[in-house]
Amino acid sequence: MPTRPAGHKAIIEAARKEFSEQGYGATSIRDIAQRAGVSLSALYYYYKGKQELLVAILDEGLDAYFAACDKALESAGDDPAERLEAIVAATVRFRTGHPVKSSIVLTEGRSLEAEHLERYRKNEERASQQFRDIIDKGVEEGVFLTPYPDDARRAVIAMCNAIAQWYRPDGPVTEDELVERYVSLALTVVEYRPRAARRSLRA
Amino acid sequence: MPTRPAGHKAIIEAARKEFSEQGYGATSIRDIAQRAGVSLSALYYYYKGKQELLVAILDEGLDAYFAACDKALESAGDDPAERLEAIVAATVRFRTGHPVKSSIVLTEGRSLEAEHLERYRKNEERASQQFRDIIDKGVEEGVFLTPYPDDARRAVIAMCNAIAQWYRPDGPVTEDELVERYVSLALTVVEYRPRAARRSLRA
Amino acid sequence: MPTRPAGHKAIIEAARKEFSEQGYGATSIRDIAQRAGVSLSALYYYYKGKQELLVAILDEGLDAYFAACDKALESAGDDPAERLEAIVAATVRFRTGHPVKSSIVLTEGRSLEAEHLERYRKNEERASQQFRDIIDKGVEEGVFLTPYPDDARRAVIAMCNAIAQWYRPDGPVTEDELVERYVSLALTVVEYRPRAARRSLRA
Amino acid sequence: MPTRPAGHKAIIEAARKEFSEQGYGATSIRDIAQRAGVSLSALYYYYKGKQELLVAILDEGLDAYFAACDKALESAGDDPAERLEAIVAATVRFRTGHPVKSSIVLTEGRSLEAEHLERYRKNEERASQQFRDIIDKGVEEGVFLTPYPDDARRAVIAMCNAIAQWYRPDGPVTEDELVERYVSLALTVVEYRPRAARRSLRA
DNA sequence: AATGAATGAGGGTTCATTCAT
DNA sequence: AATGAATGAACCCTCATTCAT
Repeated sequence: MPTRPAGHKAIIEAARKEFSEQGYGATSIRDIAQRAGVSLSALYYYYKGKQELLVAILDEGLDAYFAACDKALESAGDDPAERLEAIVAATVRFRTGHPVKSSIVLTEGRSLEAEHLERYRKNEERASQQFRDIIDKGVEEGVFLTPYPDDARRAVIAMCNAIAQWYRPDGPVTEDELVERYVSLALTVVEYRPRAARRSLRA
Repeated sequence: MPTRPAGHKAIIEAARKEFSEQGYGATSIRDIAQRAGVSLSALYYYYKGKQELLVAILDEGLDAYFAACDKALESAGDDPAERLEAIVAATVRFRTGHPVKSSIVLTEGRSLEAEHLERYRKNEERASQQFRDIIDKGVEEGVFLTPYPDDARRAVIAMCNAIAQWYRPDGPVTEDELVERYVSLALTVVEYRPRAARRSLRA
Repeated sequence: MPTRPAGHKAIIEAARKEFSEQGYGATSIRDIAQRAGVSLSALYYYYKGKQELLVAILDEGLDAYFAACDKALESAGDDPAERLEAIVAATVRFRTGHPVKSSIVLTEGRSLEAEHLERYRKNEERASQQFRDIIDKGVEEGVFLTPYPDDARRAVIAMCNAIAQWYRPDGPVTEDELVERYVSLALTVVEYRPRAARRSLRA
Repeated sequence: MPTRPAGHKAIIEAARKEFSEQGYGATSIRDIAQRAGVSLSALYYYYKGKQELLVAILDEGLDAYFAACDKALESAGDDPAERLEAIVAATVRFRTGHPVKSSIVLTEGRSLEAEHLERYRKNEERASQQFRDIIDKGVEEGVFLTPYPDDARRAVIAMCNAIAQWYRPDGPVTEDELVERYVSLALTVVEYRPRAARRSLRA
């Protein structure tokens, strides 16, 4: 149930691409209108201004990512390893599948004016928090042996996020293969040791 | 022994901070002049324009990082683990010690105009290459067990680079401690197994 | 039936006067906007820039002159003397009636950037060519006795063009009188001898 | 006995070329310094500014032309035809031999600021006056039959001046030939009829 | 619902010029 | 005699935005 009239999609899409390619500061609102194939006035008819476009794009970008994470975590059980796998997989798929959304969300937060900044940073924080919850629980339960949970978390997030910068769909690695690798890397980073394995080691 | 007359340092320094805080596109050359405490004309007396400032800053940023890496690798031996430790330590220390230089080098390459872009991207690539050489050698020698050397490399680089975004010198972790953790993380990511350890396992 | 919205005329008119009085290089686009009574932005809304204004003015100036010549030559017959009279009269009237247009067309061609220069010079050449055709035909037919048709042509053009520099409508000579004099001068320069006269001389 | 130190010549020469090629308004003082191969400061050491350069160049240009005319008229007798021949020849030679000086003198008077303008225009007038004196005397003596001495004078001057715009030393016509043609054209324009010829006609 | 016209502020850059040395 | 450094004003132009229609 979109609250906005038609024409919106094209404008947002164009703005996203421009912001992503040139950065918010270097993008002119005329570039966006032209790319969207609408008049400058039409753009202002739909949106209050450049900043509102950015807010809309950033919010939507975060929401989409959270939705993807939520969905993945829903089907996962309680097991920290399973949950970490789920969120890493969701993140990797989001980075490869939505590189433009990803790059904006990851770089243009700083272009927000004071009015929107705080709320956005707090919302953004939820992403980090999800990883934190999972990893901390794994450490608590003794399945993640990393001695530095905070740094492990940052490392996992950073490596997943970086995908948006280099991944090309026509590259040598399939998306599924990439997911598998990053899940494996993430488990390595947190030094995952399944209970069964540990028991067997003890034996 | 400055090759340029006085005033230069202040200008570059101011430009670095502005570019880092607002991004190249959103930074006005007047902002830079004001922050440097020089007149607009003085800035143009020393630099041909905004783009030349960016080029100078990016080049210097890369050079400084390469110098740090080179120095660290010189004192390291041939052992891939030792070399990986050295370059990760150098990178972490560069990110914590030069967060402004780091953030510009890591984000403003895209603001280069075509004229400078290619050369810069090629130069930038050398950083990646150094990691690649070390990790590939470790894999070859059988001390890095990671099945995905390329992704491990990207992960290590990404996690080190991300430090520039969140590290604060007055935070809870000392620089030395951080270096230790990231070296450890990096070795984990490449799945380092020292020969001695492996031999003992086989026994 | 103006193809451009209102405001255009005033801008072009103002630009013409400024270019004519100060020269293109010395004219600031603010001078033009102010003289036209529009804002600087309005000017840029209608024209892409200073150079485009010049191009528009030069093109229009040449076109207007050619139109005047064409009209004059249409009503003239085939006789070279009659045609020379027609084009000289048209030129004189254009120089006295449109001194501003004339002075720009005669002096600011050099201010065109490479992109427009060649086309303009070629177009400009048509004026010279019209005189050449007429004079050469007169020489061929034996009614113009000048031994130097090229120099005679240049002389006629130069003397007509110069009118733009000194003629003042409130001067001692009426436009019609001036036309008569320059037509007479031109015929003198080409050493016009009507066939009838020559026959009688021969007799 | 030059009153100015060395280095002057190069600066003036450079300024002349730049003014001639781009016009005073479009020429930057840096262009001049660069072309002269001197520093910007050196230029200001010798000249008070851009306007002073123009004044010097215009004055020198007029003086040189007047000197050439004077020299030519000295060797001429009292006969108006002979004197017209002399001044036309001198003018043609000046236009072909000094195209840069000529073009500046002929076009950049308007770039003078009020302070210098009046004096210059008055000085410039002397050129016109010389032609006027000669032609009027010829008319008075009955050897120039033109009914429009003023227009004849303007025509002669205009056609001579125009040479600076199109003459190229490597063109098809030698300078001497050109002089001959323009002298002949000038005599035609004033409708010169030698007394002898008239007497013979009467006979 | 949609737009062409217009604007003031500010963009990067170049200007002619001055001054301490 | 000569210059490197520095400046304030002005340059052309683009910006995000508004408003009458």
